[in-house]
Amino acid sequence: MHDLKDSQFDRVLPPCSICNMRKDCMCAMCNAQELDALQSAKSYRSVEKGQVVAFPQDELSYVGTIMSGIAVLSRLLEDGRHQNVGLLYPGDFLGRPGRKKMPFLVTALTDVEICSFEAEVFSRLLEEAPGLHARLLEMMLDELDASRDWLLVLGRKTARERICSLFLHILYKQSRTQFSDVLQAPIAFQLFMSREQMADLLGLRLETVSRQISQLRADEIVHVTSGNTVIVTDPHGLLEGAGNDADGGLWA
Amino acid sequence: MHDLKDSQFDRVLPPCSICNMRKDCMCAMCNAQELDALQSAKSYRSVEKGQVVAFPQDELSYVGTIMSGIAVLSRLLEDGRHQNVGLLYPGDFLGRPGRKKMPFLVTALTDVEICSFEAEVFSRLLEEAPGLHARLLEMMLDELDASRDWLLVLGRKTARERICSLFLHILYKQSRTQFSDVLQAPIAFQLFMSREQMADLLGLRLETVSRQISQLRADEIVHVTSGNTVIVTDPHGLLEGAGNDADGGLWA
DNA sequence: CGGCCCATTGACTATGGTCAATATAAGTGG
DNA sequence: CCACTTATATTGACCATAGTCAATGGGCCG
Repeated sequence: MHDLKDSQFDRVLPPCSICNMRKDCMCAMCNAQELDALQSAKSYRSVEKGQVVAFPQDELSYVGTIMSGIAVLSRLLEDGRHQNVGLLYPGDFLGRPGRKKMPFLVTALTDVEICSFEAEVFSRLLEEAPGLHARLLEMMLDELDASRDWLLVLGRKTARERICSLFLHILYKQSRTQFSDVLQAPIAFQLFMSREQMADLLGLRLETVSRQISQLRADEIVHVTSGNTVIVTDPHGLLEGAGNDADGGLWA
Repeated sequence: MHDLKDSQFDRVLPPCSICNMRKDCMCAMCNAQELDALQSAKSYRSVEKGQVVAFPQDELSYVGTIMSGIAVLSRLLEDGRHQNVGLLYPGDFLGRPGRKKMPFLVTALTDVEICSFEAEVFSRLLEEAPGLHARLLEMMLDELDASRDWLLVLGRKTARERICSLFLHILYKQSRTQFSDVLQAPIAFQLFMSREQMADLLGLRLETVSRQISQLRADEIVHVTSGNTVIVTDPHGLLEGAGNDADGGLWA
């Protein structure tokens, strides 16, 4: 089934059977047969921090799963305004099954590694793999929820609440455990984006982001190191600042 | 296969085979067999204008397709703020396959009729009907796009741009033909929601909505009748006012 | 050490929010 | 069908939050 060349190629890729991303990604519901099909079609791609993964209106020739790193989807307006409309974390799906064009700009916020599939190949795989299909629906429903939670943040929250919500979101993504754990003790996270990226995500300007973070610092809710590490010294204050009950407004 | 009682019951429901909603809804990709299964499980429900379809955190016992009317999904904040996060038009799917709780408040903006299925029954149908599954994924991807387009509106557009964007969105939804048609001549649409609902949708306050509409009226871009019909007298001005190229920012 | 990028801070402005009064439309019951 | 009531929309005056423009500061890399 595989000739020698293919085998060599396969050798550089971790087999799906031992992939530690599997429980979180589109392959989570695949059976052995489906995994085999995916395995033989996959290839890895790397994108460096700051580089563009896909330009808006481009045909993205592949789809895939983020294996490591974080990317951001942005929607652009002609006059230069732009709005980040989603973050891609490890396990998240990149691409639009059944669609050609990406209406977004996709940028790597950190170095990103992608387990990728040629678009047409993937379309065929999708038809033949109900487990893949089911899991993808599940994931897209989660994305939809996340996106709608974000709408609440952009439509109704103050600048301070938006920053707090973002910090909580990052904490939540980072520690997939019970979220209430965050309340317990000082906890830190790496802020993997610039003030400008935060502003584009939160519908603010970078100066406002900076001011609000300074304010959170003055209120002794967080401490920000050089290197952009945020230490949450007052988790409860952060929750209060986000303006919603516990896990209510966290874009899952 | 059907006993007399079933037949009588069926008689009050239009059979799926002649359903004129089919091409737009989750059944669009179903084969005859799948349609049969759906047909025998469906029932119709009505919700009056202004009534709540589902409360947040409630378990919605059914899912379904909007047959007529328009509903709105809202996300609430404890202190009373709320943000509309989506509109359900005829053909749209109501409910969350595989999920129990609705995190939203769902309200009927007009009288609404729903072709519904018991939640557990639908889950089973979904597993056995690949056509249904595939179409649902497609629809959820569209919803995701729409939601993300909305993020751009809330995050980066001015009050005037938001109103214009909403009007264009309604026009687009109303005339599913080529959108560029809208540019050609004066065209009208029914504004099926209050200033407050618009405000909650656009992340504004109702006074701001009112003021911006007055301004559009003063600029002779629209004319609003009593009865809330909007006549677009200057379609090009409306497009300009929305702040994006033609169909760029319309939540499909 | 110097230059560059990014973050911070300040002073001022503008957009939209708030509170309140008025006007218009939509129901309701005689 | 018309008075009366209630809900919704409009407009005004004032205010607050975040945006704008600009200067300064700090970290990082050559």
